[in-house]
Amino acid sequence: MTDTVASRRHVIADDLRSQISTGSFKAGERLPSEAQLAARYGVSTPTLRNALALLQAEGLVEKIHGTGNFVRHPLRRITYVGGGRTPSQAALHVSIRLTKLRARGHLATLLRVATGSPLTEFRCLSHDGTSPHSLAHIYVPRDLAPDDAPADPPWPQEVANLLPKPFPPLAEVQEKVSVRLPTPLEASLLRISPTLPVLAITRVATDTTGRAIEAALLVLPSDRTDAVFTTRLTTDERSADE
Amino acid sequence: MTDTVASRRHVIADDLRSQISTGSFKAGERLPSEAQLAARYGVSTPTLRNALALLQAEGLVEKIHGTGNFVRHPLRRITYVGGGRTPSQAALHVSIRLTKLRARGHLATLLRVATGSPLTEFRCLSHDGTSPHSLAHIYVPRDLAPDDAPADPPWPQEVANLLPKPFPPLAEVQEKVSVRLPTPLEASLLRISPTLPVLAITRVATDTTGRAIEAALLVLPSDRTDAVFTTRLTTDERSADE
DNA sequence: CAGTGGTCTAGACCACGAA
DNA sequence: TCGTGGTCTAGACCACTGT
Repeated sequence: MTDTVASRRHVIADDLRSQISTGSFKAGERLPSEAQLAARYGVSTPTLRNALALLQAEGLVEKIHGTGNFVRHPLRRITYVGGGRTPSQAALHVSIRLTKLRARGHLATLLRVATGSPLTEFRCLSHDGTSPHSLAHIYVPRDLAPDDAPADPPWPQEVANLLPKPFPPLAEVQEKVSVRLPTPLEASLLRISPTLPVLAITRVATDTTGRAIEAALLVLPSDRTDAVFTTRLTTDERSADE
Repeated sequence: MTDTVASRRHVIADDLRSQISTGSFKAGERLPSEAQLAARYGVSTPTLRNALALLQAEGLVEKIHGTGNFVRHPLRRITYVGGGRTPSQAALHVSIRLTKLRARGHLATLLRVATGSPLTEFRCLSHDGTSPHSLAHIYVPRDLAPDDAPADPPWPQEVANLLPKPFPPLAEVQEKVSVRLPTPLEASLLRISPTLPVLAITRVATDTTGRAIEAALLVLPSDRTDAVFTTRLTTDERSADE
């Protein structure tokens, strides 16, 4: 009752999908060329490409121009843990670029500082093995950030907590999650299709004095990412329920 | 340096996009038929349809089979507030369907109850004006849920807190956020394109005794939804940093 | 019924990647 | 260079919606 006559591209996509899941096509392997597949299924190339586009949207297939269509490795999902703490993804290689700039517009609003305030930007690109897995732009008020470029090797993605040691401790982390298409730059850095949406997380960390310590703009591929947030309600909040 | 020669569909999409934003095409209006647009831009119909597909992916245009392409109303974004409390979207009409069932598989795991335990399911479809805006399946252990069907009119989407009045208070809410394509059922209930991804939030609420009170599977259209999570760190957690 | 979008074809030509 | 995917065409036919 649900589907009547599935269109050809769906039939083909279903067939390819099952061949992938049964192992006829293995992870990392190249599929036959689109022309060959079109001939095999007796359809025109646009139709076959439509079928592949379905699989691509599901994250099962990766197209590489001039080279072929590849079965993607079963996606190792990354769990982003909210609340500031917990890198949780220990085994990620992170490359960092440090830039000094001044607060403007949206950024100044997020950090609640005056326009023109000095900031330090960390652009962090984390890799899981060979493939990139997340992109983060982290902004910290200049006086809280170390002046020297940080050591490159093992840096947790959650930076802010480590920086301000003798400062007032972290009190609150607010994270806004939304979904959008990646910018062309983001798509190329993360090596994802520009049509695959990303999880965009805007994170603002505040210390006990109410000062914003960090603003982070995180971009995570939506097909490989879960985000988990745990809220523990205090006794005060609970009694306020009545 | 970024884009060399944008493909025709992008040029067309850009043109239509600007015509929409400048008001040449107004919200809710029907666009000229695809054949007319194709003639106007001097391209074939598949090319023009590709351009429209771009706008559709951005949520700017809605296609209705046999009727036309329509400019979507500027999307009123819904903010989902994590942490259990705060309906926050007061002015939503919610229709609820109540079902009794028994825990199985994943659901039993989430609620940490034995397979076969009696549960009550609330299927909540919330509307914002005419258009549906969220779908929720909420599962509550049968002994915590009222036996009679709840009054239909104003029901906050966050149900669990209201149900168990004399029970141990809520202590912790854990929410897992992921992005996926909607099932055909979800797409039709939410009246969104099956190609537009949804935010899927799995929420488990636990009371002070550690018992799981509620498991909720929420589905929200990704182009109209932000989710905000605020984590307040307790003194204990802060001192554990050192 | 007429008009709309949905699917598909059989080819052409372009752009990219590897040898 | 050659094989790959990327874009586009001009038209056919089907499926849905409203009159």
